[in-house]
Amino acid sequence: MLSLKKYFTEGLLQFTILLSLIGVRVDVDTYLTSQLPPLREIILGPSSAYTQTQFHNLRNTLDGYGIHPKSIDLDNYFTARRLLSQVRALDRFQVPTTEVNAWLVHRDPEGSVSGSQPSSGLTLESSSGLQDVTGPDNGVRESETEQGFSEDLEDLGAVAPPVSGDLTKEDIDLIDILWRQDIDLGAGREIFDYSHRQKEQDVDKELQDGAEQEDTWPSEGAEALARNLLVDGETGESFPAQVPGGEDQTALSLKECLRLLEATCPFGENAEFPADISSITEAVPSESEPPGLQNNLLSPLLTETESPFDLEQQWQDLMSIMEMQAMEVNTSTSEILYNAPPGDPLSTNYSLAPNTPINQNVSLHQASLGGCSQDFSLFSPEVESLPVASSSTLLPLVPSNSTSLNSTFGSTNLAGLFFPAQLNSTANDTAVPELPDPLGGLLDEAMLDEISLMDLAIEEGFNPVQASQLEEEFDSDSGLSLDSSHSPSSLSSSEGSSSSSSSSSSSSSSSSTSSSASSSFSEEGAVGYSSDSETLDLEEAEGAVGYQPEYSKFCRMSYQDPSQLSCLPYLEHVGHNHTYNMAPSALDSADLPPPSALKKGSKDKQADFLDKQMSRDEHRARAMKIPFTNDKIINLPVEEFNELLSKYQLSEAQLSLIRDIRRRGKNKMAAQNCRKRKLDTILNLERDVEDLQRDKARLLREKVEFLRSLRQMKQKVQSLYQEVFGRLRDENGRPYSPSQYALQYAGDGSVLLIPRTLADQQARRQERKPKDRRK
DNA sequence: GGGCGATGTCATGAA
DNA sequence: GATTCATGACATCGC
Repeated sequence: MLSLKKYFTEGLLQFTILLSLIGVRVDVDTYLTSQLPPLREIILGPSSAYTQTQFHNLRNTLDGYGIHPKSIDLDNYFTARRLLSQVRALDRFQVPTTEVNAWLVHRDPEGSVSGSQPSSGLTLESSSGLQDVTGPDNGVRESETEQGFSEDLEDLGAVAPPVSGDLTKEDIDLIDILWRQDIDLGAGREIFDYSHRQKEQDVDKELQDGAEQEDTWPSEGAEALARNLLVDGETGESFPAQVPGGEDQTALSLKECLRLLEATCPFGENAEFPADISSITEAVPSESEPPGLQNNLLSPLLTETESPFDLEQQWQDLMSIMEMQAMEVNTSTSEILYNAPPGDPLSTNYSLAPNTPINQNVSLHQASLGGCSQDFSLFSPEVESLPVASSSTLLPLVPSNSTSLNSTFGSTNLAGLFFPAQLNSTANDTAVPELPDPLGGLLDEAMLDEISLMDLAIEEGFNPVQASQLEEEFDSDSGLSLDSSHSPSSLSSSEGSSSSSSSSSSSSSSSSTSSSASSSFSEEGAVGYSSDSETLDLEEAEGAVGYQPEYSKFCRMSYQDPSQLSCLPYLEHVGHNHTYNMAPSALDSADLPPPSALKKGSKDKQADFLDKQMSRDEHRARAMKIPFTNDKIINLPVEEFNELLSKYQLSEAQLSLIRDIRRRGKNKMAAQNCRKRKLDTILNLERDVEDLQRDKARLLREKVEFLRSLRQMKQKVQSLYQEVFGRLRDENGRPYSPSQYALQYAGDGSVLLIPRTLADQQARRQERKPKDRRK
């Protein structure tokens, strides 16, 4: 593993040198700075906290980035960098590119450049490893490197030979092909554009400064995204993006419902009139119209054979939709709306005059406005004057013996579905020439909303007050605020506040964690862990003890004077002095210095201070004359550790202490990692809970929206039923009484006019069937 | 003086 | 079997 890491490191360096030799601009600093985590992960392993990674090679700490490989802050650093890269990558395509690797793979057999250094060149294995580790996050940076390639690849034939003369023409062609393939795969030209890259770097700087990452989004790609524009990767053209789900789902669903409803309209495209059932309400005759109009009308149902419109099929579709909806929304809502007892004010309110303009749902209305003026021209004189010779034969009129009109009607009973029970119960049995208006009043939208929300409250413990707030929310902008950043915690304001506060706290804690990570990183990078062989040399030259507390212990997470932690806010809470069970002999050296010592020079003061910061193990090591630092004891790989021990003639007590120090030190770091993991797990769970709450609120909003659209569709179907029923005439040309007859959808697709008693019986039978099935 | 959070340490099991 | 890591439990500290 160690050799492999060295292999990677050396290979990368030589690869960089190679690139510089052939004229490719390689910004090593930028690459190392922004890609440090992946590089470190390549070299050191995936992570420090969540995997049992062997972080024992002190020499792999990449001087200058001296964060301790076992530091629990390493993950914060990695996470912060990764998230930053993801944020930066939001405005550009992220297509993993492979041309660099392919290029290397191709070059290797040639033995041109890397082949000349077979021991350190990037082989297929190393390149693949690089590809695996870099991943999409690094695609941008890779692309930057590719940009260097692309600048030269076009004219590699002229440039390459002098520099890398062993590249054959086939190689160059292959490189060119691979590069073009990458462009075709979506590696947009912007990532090859130097000015664009400059912008990205500027953005990176801004982001690294932590200045309003989301608000100040200066990149063009983000603006294009904001405008729902897609930029063609090759042509650079911007075109409107068809964002799936860009419109709110409710509108989409309403359109879908409209489409279904349009399919039920008896005016197909074969007819001359564009079908749009959604405009029923506007074509429905007003109350003043029916008498005169109906006298001139004959039922379209009576003209089955002659009618150019497949009315039965349309009715079948219509009824299938109604049945489907009745099944899907077989909830208390429909029961409340349609089967409420006569005294129920809700049911009395649920009645719609034919001339009631239904503008409750703006999206539905607007989505169905087209061609509405002609939709119901079926009832225009031209259409209604169609021959109706076979009307009587098509109407299987069953002798009316209806006595009970109060029964509930099945779902296939249109009258039962459309006409409130109150109407049915109070309707006069005597035939009324005019179709009584079953929709005695205007449907109160607010009341309906309240019904739905009360239903929600009943079903899911949804507070009606909060639900009304929720309703207002999506009423305000036709659902555009469904996924707004506004906290959907209308479930409970207190809950929402706590949620938001917890969210903010978690985010703040996470941000503070990341900031602490970065600060820790910088701090430790400045004065922190020293692990180089130079240190070893220094220590060995320093004397037998070889202790270097000046820089190795100054910023450790413990054993610090709280007064010295002011520069490290995230360590303010870490100021414990766990020397409580220290051996008295070891403590002697750590005791408070005599007052005279305070008058010594600053050097002595610092030494005293650092002496006090020593852990008990360090004191013990010092007392036992251990010739190397505790850091080495703890962090050296076992091989080097044993080698180090073998260099010295140590007593049994010293060896025992060293092994104890190593064990305790490793366990201490393990405990820190473990606690950090626990904390992260809790925070993640907290975030998950918040996400779930948001999802729940969103689903509830969608449900309310669906119920509303369903309600409107039923209203339209109701109007259609009235229109059709109102135009039915018996042999004498008189309209049928809705209290005595009802339209029923038969199994064979036909629509029958049957007495209500029969319809009631059939409805009861159909109600029993599902119950029997359940049994 | 007790509660509480942070930290170190030990014991134990797993890899 | 040695080593390392993860984790529960406990002790101790400072606030």
